[in-house]
Amino acid sequence: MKITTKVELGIVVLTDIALYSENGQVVRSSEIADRQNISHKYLEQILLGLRQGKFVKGQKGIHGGYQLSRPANRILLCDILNALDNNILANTYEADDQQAVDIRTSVNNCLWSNFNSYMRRFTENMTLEDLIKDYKESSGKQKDYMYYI
Amino acid sequence: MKITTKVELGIVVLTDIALYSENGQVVRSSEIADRQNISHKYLEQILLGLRQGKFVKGQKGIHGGYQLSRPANRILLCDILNALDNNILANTYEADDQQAVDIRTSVNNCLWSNFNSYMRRFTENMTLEDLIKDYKESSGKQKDYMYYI
DNA sequence: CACAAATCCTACTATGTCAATATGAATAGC
DNA sequence: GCTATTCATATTGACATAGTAGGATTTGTG
Repeated sequence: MKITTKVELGIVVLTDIALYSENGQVVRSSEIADRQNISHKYLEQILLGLRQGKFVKGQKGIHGGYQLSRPANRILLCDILNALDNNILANTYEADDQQAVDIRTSVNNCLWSNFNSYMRRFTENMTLEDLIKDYKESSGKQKDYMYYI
Repeated sequence: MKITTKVELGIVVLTDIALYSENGQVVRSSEIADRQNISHKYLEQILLGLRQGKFVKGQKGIHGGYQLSRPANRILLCDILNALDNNILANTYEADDQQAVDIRTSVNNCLWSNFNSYMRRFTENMTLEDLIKDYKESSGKQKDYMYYI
């Protein structure tokens, strides 16, 4: 049970695009690859997923690049997870006979479905906008600190 | 990002052992395999992990079997996860240069560390005892219902 | 002691997923 | 028509998981 690098990088990439397209310009994938130290080819895979998830739209051609396709506060963490990770957790054990509640069914209903809701509560309330704010704050702090050195 | 079957079954097995050893008797692995529809050999793997995690102790010999090695309210979900799953989530990205806070570091600190704490809050508060109670309640309900058919 | 039934231990295999690469097609501007 | 970009698909290698196999060890019992 871990966060895949595709998800991890996907979020970084989204944040990068959001930050570097604030004036309406598009962001080339090669820029992102350089800034974030990601293999360009692998980045294209990630961008494919992000595009299919309707988070970004690409503009082809010589002055092409990427942009968010909706405001950052409408991009939820749960949607990113669903778009970039196949196995987003869902324990779907079904008992053979529905009459008696066996242990496996009970654990499935009581534990894992609660766990799912709990996770959803987090991932549905976290937006890309939050991450951008976090970044701006933390990078701001750091700069202040460095001024005093 | 999914719960491994080893974890899922491990919890079922622990619950089974807890329920069927309430009077102090030990539970044979073949019983468990039958009740829970698990391959006996695979079950032994799971029990190995549970034993190494100090959740159960086995008694060898002809009248051997398994028992919990501590009270069910001292067996935490987080411990089970750690014992049966290698990749319990930990995003440990470290920036190359520590001077500037880059996007990746920021996401790591703000998002994933929060996510970790959030998860820990759940898994540290869920005990095997809770699961047993859940099972007893749900199986009780079911029986009541069936009486009225 | 010998046997039987259980746990315990280690190695192995097959399958699948993930990370990453490779190749090239489609598109848009100059 | 050239170039730089996105878009799409196939492939590879490494690794983890699920499950199997065989046998060693222990313990009670006749």
